[in-house]
Amino acid sequence: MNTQTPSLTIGAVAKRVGVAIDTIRYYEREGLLPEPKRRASGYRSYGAGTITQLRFIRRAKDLGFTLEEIRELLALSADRQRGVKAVKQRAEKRLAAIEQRIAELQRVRDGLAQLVASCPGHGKPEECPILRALSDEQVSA
Amino acid sequence: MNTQTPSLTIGAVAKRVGVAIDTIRYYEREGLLPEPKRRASGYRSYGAGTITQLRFIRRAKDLGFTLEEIRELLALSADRQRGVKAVKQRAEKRLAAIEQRIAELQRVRDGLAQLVASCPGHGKPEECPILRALSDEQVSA
DNA sequence: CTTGACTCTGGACCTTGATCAAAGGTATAG
DNA sequence: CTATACCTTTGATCAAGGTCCAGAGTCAAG
Repeated sequence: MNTQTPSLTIGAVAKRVGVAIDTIRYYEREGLLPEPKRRASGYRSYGAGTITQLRFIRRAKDLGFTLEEIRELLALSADRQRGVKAVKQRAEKRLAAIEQRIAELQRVRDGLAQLVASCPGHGKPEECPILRALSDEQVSA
Repeated sequence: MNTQTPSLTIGAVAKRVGVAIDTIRYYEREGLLPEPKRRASGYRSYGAGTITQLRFIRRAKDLGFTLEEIRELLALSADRQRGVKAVKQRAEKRLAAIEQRIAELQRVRDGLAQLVASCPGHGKPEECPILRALSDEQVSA
């Protein structure tokens, strides 16, 4: 059989996944990646599974999960018997947080857009709606 | 005329605005607040303008601006000597950045929402779309 | 063998937005 | 006068998520 794990160095893994070497070691310290096998020299020796797992982490991070949440997700997915429900719940929680953040930002944008639209871009500072909104009364230092 | 600035202590300002004393000094260090006048004793002596400015900072922060962004917004108002045009331009720049951030978040949300919607919330992990999307193939440690 | 690229460990450092501590000075009520 | 509440400064600490560095060992090519 001899399922030769391809035995990648940390640098090769980093390059493939597009993440810094230091980050890989950091994830290992933080328990997001298992401790890899070592060569006689002490070099870390990775297999294909690590690539997969790192990509998982990166995608989850892109979706706004914290490393702590990702650690949980990894644990849940490892629990192959029971994890799906919990996974979905986490994802829903994340989704709600993102939607709230979007709503906030839209509020900000609307306010700012209104100010920008109502500012002629010239004239007296006292009449600039943007400045007026920023400070009804400005006192110099 | 003698426009007596009310001369508030830092503690009084903090109480009025609802922010910690430490935070006010921190903002001062970070350039979000101008250095206030001092009494003979060295006490910071604030006027009404500081209240206004702190409220502005707090509002902006509540709206999700970072302190860095707020510093920019305040710089806009400091620009009042240099013209409304520059002010409007900077506001537009900020607006564009916010819109970009919203677009990013919407992309993330859409991706996550789709995953959540397609996950039944039970069954085998191999069939959970969320886990599958995160990692096409999971390899145990 | 030599060179240059790579990796190892451990720990220091970075950013953001504060918050707290220590050691001392000041203002104010009673 | 004294107590104590409040002020000053510098500097440490926190969480997150890394990033960087020194000094030493290792690997592959020529």
